[in-house]
Amino acid sequence: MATSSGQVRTTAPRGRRADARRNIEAILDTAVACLARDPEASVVDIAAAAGVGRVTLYSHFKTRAELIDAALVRTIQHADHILAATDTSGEPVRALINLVSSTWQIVHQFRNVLLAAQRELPSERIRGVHNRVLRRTQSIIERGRRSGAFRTDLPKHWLITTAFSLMHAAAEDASSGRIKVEQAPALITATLLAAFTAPGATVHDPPGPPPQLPQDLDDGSPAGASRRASG
Amino acid sequence: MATSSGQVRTTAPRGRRADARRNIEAILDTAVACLARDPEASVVDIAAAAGVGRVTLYSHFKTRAELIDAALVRTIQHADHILAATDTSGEPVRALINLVSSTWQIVHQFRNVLLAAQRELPSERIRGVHNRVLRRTQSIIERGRRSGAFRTDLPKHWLITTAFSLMHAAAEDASSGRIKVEQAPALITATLLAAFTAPGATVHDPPGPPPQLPQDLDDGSPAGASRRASG
DNA sequence: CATAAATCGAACATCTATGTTCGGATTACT
DNA sequence: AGTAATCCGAACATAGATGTTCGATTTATG
Repeated sequence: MATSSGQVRTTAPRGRRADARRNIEAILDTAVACLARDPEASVVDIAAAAGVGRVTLYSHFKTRAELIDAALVRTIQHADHILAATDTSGEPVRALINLVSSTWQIVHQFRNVLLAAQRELPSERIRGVHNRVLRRTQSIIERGRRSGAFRTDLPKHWLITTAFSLMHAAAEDASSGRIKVEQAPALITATLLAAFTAPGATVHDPPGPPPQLPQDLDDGSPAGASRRASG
Repeated sequence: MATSSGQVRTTAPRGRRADARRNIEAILDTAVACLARDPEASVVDIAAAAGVGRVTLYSHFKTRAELIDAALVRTIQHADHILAATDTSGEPVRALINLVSSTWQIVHQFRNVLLAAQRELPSERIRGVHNRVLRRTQSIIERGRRSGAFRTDLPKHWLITTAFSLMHAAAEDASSGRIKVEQAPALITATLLAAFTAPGATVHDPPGPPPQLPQDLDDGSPAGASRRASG
C-alpha cells in the first residue's frame, strides 16, 4: 500500500473508517502469522485467516507483493522495538551477547516472513528495510573494535554478514531439529565471539549464565577432554 | 528419473539409443546452467535452451521435481569430484583452507541450483544428497579437533553448519556486489579459523599467500591501527 | 534396409494463483 | 436518519506452469 510519498503503509491511515482500519490491522497481523508458518501462503489463505473477504484485502493492498512488503516492514518494526528495549550499553562482548539473544528470538520466529519477502521483493528493498536493524549490530561492532575486543582485519559489513548468517543457519538447524531452540543463542554467541577475535588474540569465554553440560552441547565428539582446560 | 532401485538417474542408461543419451546429457547440463542463472527457470526454458522439445524432456524426466533432483545430484557429483581432487591431507588448518577454497568456487557457481532444489524438493532429500560432501568437511573438523587445532566445546555438526553458512552468505554478498569474488575465500577462511578456535586459545593466522592490503579488505574502519599488532 | 526407438510440434487438459468487476448488503460517521 | 464508505461473495478474466496425448517424421541400429 504505497502512499503518495512512496512509503509503505503499516498502520491504517487516518481518513479511513474505523472498520477499515481494524481490517487492515487484522490483515497485517494475520499475514505475518501466516507467512511465518508458511512462506508460500496465498492471498486467499491470508484473507480467510484474517476473517476478511479476498476483495477487501485487495482493496487495501493492490498486489500480493505490496501485502508482503507491508508484512515484512511490520515484522522489522516489531524487531526494532524489541532491539530498542535490549540493553546494549555495556561492554561490547556483553552487548553482543544480549543483541544475539534478542535477535535470535526474532529470527527464529519470523524467518519465514523474510523468506517470503525474498521470493517476492527485490533484494535492494529487503536490504533497505533491514537498514535500521543492521545499524544496531554495526554500532556494537564498531564499539568492540574501538575497545580492542573485536578484530579490525576484516570489513565491518562482513562481520555483520557473519552474525546474521549464523542466526539464520541456527534457525534452520532448529526448525529441522538438528539443534534445540534453547541452545541456539549459546551456540551462536560462542561461535561469534570466536569469529570476531583477531588472529594472534585469545578467544574470550562467554560470560553470563553457566554454560550447558558439554554432553548436552556436543554430539559424541572423539575428544577425551572435551571442555576447554576444564579447570 | 527414478530407476527400479529408486535411485535418481544422472547418466544416460545403457539400453537407450545414442541420441536419447545425448539428449539426456544435454538436458542435464542445460538444466544446471539454467538453474544456476535463474533458480525459477521453467521446464520450457530448460527444454528450449537444451535445444530439445518439451515433450522429449518430459519423456526423460517425469516431473519438474525429478529434473531438478537430477540436476542437483549432478551438481553435487561435480562438486564431489572437485573436492576429491583437493588436497586435504596436510595439517587441519591447511586442509581447511584448501577445502574452503574449493568449496567456495562451487557454492559461488551453483548456489542457485541449491535454491531451486530447496523450493522443489523435501529438505531431507537435499540433506541426503549432500551427505558425501558434508562428510569431507566433517572429517577435517574431526582431525582438527584431535590435533587440538579446533575447538571441541561445540557440536561437530554446528561447526559444519557454520562453515557452509558462511560460504553461502559470502556467495550472496558477492552476487550483490558487497564483496569481491576474489576476496571471498580469504574472508571465509579468516572467519572460520577464528570461529573454530576454542575459548582461551589463540586464533591462528591464516598461513599461505600473503594477505591483501588491509585497505582493500576493510571499508573505512575507524580504527587507527588497523591490522593486528602490526609489528 | 527395415524396424523399433526417439523426436517434435501442436494441441489439449488442468490447476493454481493473481487480480478485477459488479451489485447488493452492512456499517460507520455526522 | 441519511449518506457515503466499506464489506462481501460470486463470478469473471488472465496468466503461467505443469503434464499429457496424438500423429507424423526423423534417426539410430542391427
